[in-house]
Amino acid sequence: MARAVSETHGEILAAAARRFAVTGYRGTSLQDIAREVGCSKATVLYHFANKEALLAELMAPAIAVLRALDDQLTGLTGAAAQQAAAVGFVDLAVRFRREIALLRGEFPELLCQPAFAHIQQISERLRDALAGHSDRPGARITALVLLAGISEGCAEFVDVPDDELRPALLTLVRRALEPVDASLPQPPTTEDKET
Amino acid sequence: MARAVSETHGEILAAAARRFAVTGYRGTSLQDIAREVGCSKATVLYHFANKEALLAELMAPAIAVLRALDDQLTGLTGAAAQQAAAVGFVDLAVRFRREIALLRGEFPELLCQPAFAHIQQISERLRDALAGHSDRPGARITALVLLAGISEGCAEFVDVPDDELRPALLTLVRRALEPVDASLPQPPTTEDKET
DNA sequence: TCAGAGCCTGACCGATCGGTCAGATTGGCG
DNA sequence: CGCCAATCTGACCGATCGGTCAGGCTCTGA
Repeated sequence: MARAVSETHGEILAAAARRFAVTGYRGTSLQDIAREVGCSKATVLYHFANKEALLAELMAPAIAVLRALDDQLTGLTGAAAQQAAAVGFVDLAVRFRREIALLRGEFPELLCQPAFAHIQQISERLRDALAGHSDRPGARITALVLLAGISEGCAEFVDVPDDELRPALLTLVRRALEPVDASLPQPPTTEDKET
Repeated sequence: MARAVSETHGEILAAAARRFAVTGYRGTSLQDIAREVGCSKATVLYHFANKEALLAELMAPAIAVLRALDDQLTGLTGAAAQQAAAVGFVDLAVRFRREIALLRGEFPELLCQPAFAHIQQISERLRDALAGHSDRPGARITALVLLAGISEGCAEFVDVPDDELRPALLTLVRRALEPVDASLPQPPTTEDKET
């Protein structure tokens, strides 16, 4: 009955992604995942140290891109930071919306766990950049609503095709953001050209 | 030791609100609430039929206003619906941001519970109105991001004063929404006069 | 042939959850 | 006084959770 390790490992990962997407991380038990795979709960814990490690492996690609975006943002200020944050985050959300979706509303609690502690800081820097590093309350509120709204909305965007979702989100973000500096307006409607 | 019923009842309610705001609904046990009040878990369940009833009583005022907004929206179409939905929802979010905040990211799961089933439908109608009843994907995505973002952001708006939060949200929503009908643009920058 | 590594499992663990229940305590009232 | 209803509690319940463990199975290679 013993399958190749990579096979079962991958099956568990896929099953976990499916269940998390439906019932969330906390709402999905190891038993649920095992049932979906057709193995025992002990097998799940043979392939993954614990439940958190399972989530971490699922989120790893998205987190890597998030860190890259964070690096790319350091040093940028004002409108340049705002632009880069907007484009980068929309790209991230579109590419990894399935991964983001399976966290549903559990960001606040998950970010408190040690394994994801640094994500908290990254997301705060991202919000700051999206606000153009302005300390005006309106700018900070706008940035927060956009980040939270896009993150939470991902669950419902799963079936929207990329080339429809990306321009829609980019347009929304660009329109919502006030230019941080009137002498540096948004680049002239280049709707979609970036990495 | 027995206090007047209204007294303990209110203390439990207040303690629950405090705990829910910190650790969320699911992350707060009846034991936690009892500890905060200084009574036994059985006492909590003497005053409230179950945990869900506690939450329902906490959310009742907000839900009543939400239903009123829903009623007010029926019959309106296009830009009129969009305007009314925007102003109404921003008002709701500002007034009841503490109540909304204590749900954190648990909307999706709570809305599945029978006691809150109708909220699901109301929020869908609200989203539809905010999109100006348009079926353009962009409009629907924008409406969803705004609703989700403001709902989820409430937890962080708790300390922002009303007269700072409301205009900021109104400006954001008005700027983000595309006018559903070019011949009916947004009313000329009357930033803040409504019920 | 056989030892061992890799894979898998049922049984079990302690903790915690929401919820129940019989009974102790108390305060008001006839 | 005695009665009763309201209030409150400790002990307990069944269910579920994440996680552990000893051992069984199968395949491989010396």
